[in-house]
Amino acid sequence: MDNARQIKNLLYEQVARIGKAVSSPKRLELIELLCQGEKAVETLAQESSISMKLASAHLREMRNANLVETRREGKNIFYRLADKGVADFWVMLHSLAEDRLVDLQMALQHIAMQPNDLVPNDRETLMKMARRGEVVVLDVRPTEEYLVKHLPFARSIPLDELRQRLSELPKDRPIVAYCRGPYCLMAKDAVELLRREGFSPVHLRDGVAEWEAMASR
Amino acid sequence: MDNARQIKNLLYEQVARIGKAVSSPKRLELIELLCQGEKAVETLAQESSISMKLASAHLREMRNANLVETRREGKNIFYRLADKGVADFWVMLHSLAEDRLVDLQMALQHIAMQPNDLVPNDRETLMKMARRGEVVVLDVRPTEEYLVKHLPFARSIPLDELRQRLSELPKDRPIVAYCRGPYCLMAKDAVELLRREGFSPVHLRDGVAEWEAMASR
DNA sequence: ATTTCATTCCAATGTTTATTAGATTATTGA
DNA sequence: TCAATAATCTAATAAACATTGGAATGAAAT
Repeated sequence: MDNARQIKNLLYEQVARIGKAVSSPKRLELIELLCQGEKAVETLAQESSISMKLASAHLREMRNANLVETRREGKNIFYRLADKGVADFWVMLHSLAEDRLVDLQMALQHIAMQPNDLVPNDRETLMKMARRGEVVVLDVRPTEEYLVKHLPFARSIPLDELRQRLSELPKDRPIVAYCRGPYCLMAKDAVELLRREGFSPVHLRDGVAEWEAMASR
Repeated sequence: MDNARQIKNLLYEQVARIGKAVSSPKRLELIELLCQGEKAVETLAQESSISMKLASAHLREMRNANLVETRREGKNIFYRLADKGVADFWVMLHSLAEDRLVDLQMALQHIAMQPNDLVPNDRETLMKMARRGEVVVLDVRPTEEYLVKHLPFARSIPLDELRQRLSELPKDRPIVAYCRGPYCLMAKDAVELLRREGFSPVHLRDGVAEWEAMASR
């Protein structure tokens, strides 16, 4: 084999290491979870409904590709994304998938089928409305994730507590609920609950990672 | 298994279809080739040093993921990227790989090790200089690829013809050579040839795909 | 109509990968 | 020191994938 060919093979093999790391649905789910902040293996395993052993194996794959890093704290080992670029890449990957795969488009329609026309989708306008208090931006993820990072002006009520804390929310203004991203169902559940209770909820597909990826271009 | 879990699995599996499509080095090489324009299977197979059967199989994978489309013309079937977004994704993927993988960084240093300080790396300045004629931007890819798309102000001399056409190039100004992208070795070879012949060549890592991806942000 | 060429389809091979179970390491708390 | 916990490592198996050869398709040239 000629020399140029060997060099090329080497280069593409390296890039394919990243491709392999994102070729498994469970690893993608783990990446999305890690976009919300660092987490222990057990947490990651629970949230993604797999065994700790399997989670550990998948995480090792990703660490070999240098997409994630670890930190030990007592008995726990915390994983985090190695770089913001990984979160941006996740956003681009799932956006591309949404553009290209009809099956995915259909599955997603199933999740957020209400017309979101009440609240504009573009970021500046939404933020302007949130700043003026014309809408309430609601983060329904667990509190820890909210504390790591959240959308500007967002208020935190984790989905578990939402039913008990409905009185904190206004009925006269739209409530824009978001969660981890388009594949997380928490905002969907929150919207359904709020609608039953007489609020005017809107489902925002984006999570923090999507928001930031959009901001950095 | 609960319903939410089933939905999530479905969603991540869909995204992983794209991940799988880019998890093989040969498929990545094919994508990079297709970034230069549509090509027949045989061309793709030759350029990537694989059998036509194997190329066909890889291309089918990518067509299943809707990343490429086909067109028949006589005996040939031409493949092309299904969307500009695929080229942008390729650029982001290899950029991420270059950021994360030390092995890849080292392999790339080996390719372009000269200090490129003569010519600024930022696009606006380079274009300004090209417009004024202070540098010559040289496209060393095959003519067909140049005709599909090329950098602004670029002149085309395919690598094969370069030795015979040296008289077309100036010795008093830097020559900025580029090819298909950072993993293509044609520009490297061109720079080495030009340097031996007494020109002042500079290797531009980016190809058309990288250039356009950068422009669209 | 037959041959040729480019390509795909199908079947068979060896090689990776996902997943699970069992043993092992590192840390904490008793 | 000993037990409990969190996580990893190793080994094993089954499923998925890459690769190759042979047969089949579809358009073009003779």
